[in-house]
Amino acid sequence: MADTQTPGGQTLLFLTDEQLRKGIEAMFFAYRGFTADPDRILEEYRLGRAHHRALHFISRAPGTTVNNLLSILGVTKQSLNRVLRTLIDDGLVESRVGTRDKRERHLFLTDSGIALEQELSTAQRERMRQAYREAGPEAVQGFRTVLEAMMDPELRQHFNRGRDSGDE
Amino acid sequence: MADTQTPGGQTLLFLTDEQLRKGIEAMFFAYRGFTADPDRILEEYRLGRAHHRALHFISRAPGTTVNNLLSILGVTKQSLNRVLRTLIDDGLVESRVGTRDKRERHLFLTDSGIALEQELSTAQRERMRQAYREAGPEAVQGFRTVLEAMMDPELRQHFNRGRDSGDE
DNA sequence: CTTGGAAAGTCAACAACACTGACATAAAAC
DNA sequence: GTTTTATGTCAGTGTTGTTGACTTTCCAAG
Repeated sequence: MADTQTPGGQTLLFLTDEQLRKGIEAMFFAYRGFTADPDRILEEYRLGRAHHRALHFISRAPGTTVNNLLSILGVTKQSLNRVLRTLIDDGLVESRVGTRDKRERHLFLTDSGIALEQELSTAQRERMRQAYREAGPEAVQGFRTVLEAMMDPELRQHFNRGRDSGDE
Repeated sequence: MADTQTPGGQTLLFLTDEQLRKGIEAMFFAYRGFTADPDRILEEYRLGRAHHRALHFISRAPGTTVNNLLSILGVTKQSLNRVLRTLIDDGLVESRVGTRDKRERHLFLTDSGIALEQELSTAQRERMRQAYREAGPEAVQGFRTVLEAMMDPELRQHFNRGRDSGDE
């Protein structure tokens, strides 16, 4: 990777369009691999990727409100509602009316919801673990750093809110 | 990052579910950022992400056949056909009957196709460049390594076929 | 205490883009 | 000359996004 030090000590990167394009394609192909395993499982349950995302974030923050989920997922409430409706009808998610504010719905996974989320999550984690193993520890650190730098600032907040239990 | 050396010299990584889940979320949020800029541009042209992907790979390999594009993009011919027809009708892509094999159609960008692809590509490259700059050279290397390890083997072939002009 | 606006969620209709299945045409391969 | 391959098309379906219109609930200003 071409880089030099300026007199001031700052590292400059000279990136050709070709190198950047390669990174773009890597994102494209990798994302396909990233979603492939869960997609296969979801098919059996007649659910889609949107359901997976909802399950994931509800699992991570049980009791979260619809509104909070909306801002994380970045879709319209109508779109999310259809997804939640399916999950609730399928008995995977439970929606409890808020006690403090009755307009809010707090979302929880049911036992079967937890089971499915685990199944999906495990498949995806195994892919990730495999990739991490193959690439090595320094690569993993770089991977995470670049991904974070690629996020919109608002999404980065969401990302950093669900705090890491400190491995770095 | 926790890692140790085995007596044999192999590096082992001990990855918690939490660390892996964090990587999963990073992919999710980063991919959103990754597509955000092109999506905005595409909206003005009333095109979608599928059109962008087609433009990208035609630009990358001018004269490519429909079949080749199909295997890269991993969609059905019916799906790709709808996209290509729009692009051809909009005068962005030209389809030429093959000379050696007249069953094949070779795909090329028109001048306006090249212009749009450039516009999209530039926006996406700028995001990537920004992220690379922010993360630094070692991070970029790791980023690419992990992404490649995450791909399905078949897709990895496609990725490596469009060869890099040697920066590593 | 009432009223009016904001917030949360729901219902209906529509669009983009993926899918399957069936079929047509032309050219190449055997 | 039959089969296979490459491409295109038509019809139908599903997921996931969109907007617009609506109800219920909450809260705060009068």
